[in-house]
Amino acid sequence: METTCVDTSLALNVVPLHHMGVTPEVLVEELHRLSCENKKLTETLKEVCDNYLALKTKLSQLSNNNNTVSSEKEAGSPTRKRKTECESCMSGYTDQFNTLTSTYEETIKRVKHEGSPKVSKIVVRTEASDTTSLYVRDGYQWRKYGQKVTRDNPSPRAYFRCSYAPNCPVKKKVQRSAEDRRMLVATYEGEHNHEQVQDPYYSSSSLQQSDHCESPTRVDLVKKSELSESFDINNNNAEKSCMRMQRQLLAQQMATSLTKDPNFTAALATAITGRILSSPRFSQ
DNA sequence: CGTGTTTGACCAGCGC
DNA sequence: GCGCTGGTCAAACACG
Repeated sequence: METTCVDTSLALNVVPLHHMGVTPEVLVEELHRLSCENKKLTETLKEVCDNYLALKTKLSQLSNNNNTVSSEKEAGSPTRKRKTECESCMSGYTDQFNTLTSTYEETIKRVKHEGSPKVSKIVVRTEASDTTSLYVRDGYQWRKYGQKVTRDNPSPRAYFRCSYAPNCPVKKKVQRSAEDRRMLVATYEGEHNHEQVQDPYYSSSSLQQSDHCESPTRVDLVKKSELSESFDINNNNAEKSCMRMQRQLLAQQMATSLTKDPNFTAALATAITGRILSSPRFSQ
């Protein structure tokens, strides 16, 4: 894998901690805990990268052998062995995707368990040509109930309610970033009182996008990161959010690097398709 | 015809 | 009280 350099020097205008009522003792303890967590995540990422590199090498070797086997096939040789190894290779990619996905899902579950903020933000990068749409595919079903032009942003703000459960209190506001109109900023309020349900067009549309989008857009599925300036509003703990964002940046960097490889993209599409077909909504 | 979107009207909170 | 602003409502409309 090529060496990548992640810039973790986040230029944030951080509010002084003593203004937020955070004591140094609490901060040190939290930093220590996050440091340990960072180490574990780094090890996990390294492991995934190493596995990916090994699989990539193996795939390359298989590709080279393919020509040889094709020649043998023309001569009447069996192709069973090559087929099995290819399946094994694809299975490896699928496992890596599952690892990435489960890591993300576990993070979401952990955040919920530890007490998720009532208000959170995500940013989604859209295609360069798309600077008007206000729809964010995030896995939930939403019903739009209003749109408003705000004072500090020329782009209108759209208001959504979760429409899957009639009594679900979650609301979502979506607005283009004033600085970069390609970025959609979604603000979520409240917590869902039901399990996450896949928007039937969620994954499939992402796959369709991958046919004609640049690499950065392809990783939108795992790019549910918070805006750098939108640190945890409830906890007001800027340092904690900075470290979380650094990990997210690292994960994004890795995901972007992986998606540059057409073999990985193909395996990702296979894995996603498998997940869609095995989901309860498609089994019904 | 049912469902979702659009959009002008309305309401509440806030600062002056 | 008045004006500004963000959030919500609901009738009209579009679409499959």
